[in-house]
Amino acid sequence: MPELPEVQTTVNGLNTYAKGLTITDVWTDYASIKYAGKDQIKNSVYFKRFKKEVTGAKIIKAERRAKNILIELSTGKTILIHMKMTGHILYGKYSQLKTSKGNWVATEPGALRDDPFNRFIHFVLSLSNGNHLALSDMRKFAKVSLLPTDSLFESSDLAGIGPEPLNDVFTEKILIERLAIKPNGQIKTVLMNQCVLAGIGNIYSDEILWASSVHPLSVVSNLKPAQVKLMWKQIKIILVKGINFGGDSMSDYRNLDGKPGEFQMNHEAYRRTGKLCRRKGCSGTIHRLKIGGRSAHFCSRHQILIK
DNA sequence: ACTAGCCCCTGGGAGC
DNA sequence: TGCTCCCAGGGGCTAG
Repeated sequence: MPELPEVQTTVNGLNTYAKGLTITDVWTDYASIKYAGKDQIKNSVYFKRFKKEVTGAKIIKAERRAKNILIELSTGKTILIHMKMTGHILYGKYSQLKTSKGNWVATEPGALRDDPFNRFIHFVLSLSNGNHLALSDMRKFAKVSLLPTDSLFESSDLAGIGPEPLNDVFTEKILIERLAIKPNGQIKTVLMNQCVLAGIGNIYSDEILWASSVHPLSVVSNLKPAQVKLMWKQIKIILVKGINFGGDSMSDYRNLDGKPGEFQMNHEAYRRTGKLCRRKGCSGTIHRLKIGGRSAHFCSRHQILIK
């Protein structure tokens, strides 16, 4: 699932490959696509506007805010992409099949073309150098919008999002302040709340809590100062680790080259149900719980629930 | 204020 | 082999 490290990896790739290029065409088969924040139907007047405004625009740069990709254009507009569950952006040469569905396929050999997870293409930007940016999205949950750059952060997609945990100004004090917003919430849910902190999802919250010896059901106000301090350190350490490993491809995340990241090889908790805890000196087992419709993985021995 | 449940969606795996 | 059922879950939404 694309969380902060995966989205950052994608954004870095966009700046490497697509920065400075001009968009020459747009294609999508998503049922809906947003123009100026309004959810609209494909091929409606709004998609035509989207296409008209994007075609001919130069890509100034790509940025990340929480799990959103922001592609700033020379026209004063920004393309916002949220990859949700199974979305990832690929860069390479594509061609559109002359079939009724008109699917796009990578024409180059290698991961881009051969990896099944790279074949669910639902949105394509053609670029001035003959290459394409293609959004592969197996479950079709991703959202694409076009918004005015000057009021981008006031849009409903971005307004109210909490601080970026990898920003230098994200101090221990800030974490304490942010957690204080949800004193009665369960820490796992609160960490994943984008209004509290930006960019943390199910995988990284499990790993952060494991490394901080905090039980996912712990109520925020019951956490000890030492635990919060450790969580603050681990949030930064684990997210940076995620970026350094090129993201997490336990499921279907791929980078712009179509290749998986390697953070999934370093999971201590996530999807290790029934396996031995690898913490030094701990002989516990990883358990699974359903919290807020998501599965939480934790060691029942060293992640103690404080009441 | 907070939580559970549902929805969107679809491939993969388990069970029969 | 092939069918059915369940699972994965970000985030928006409603109901309790």
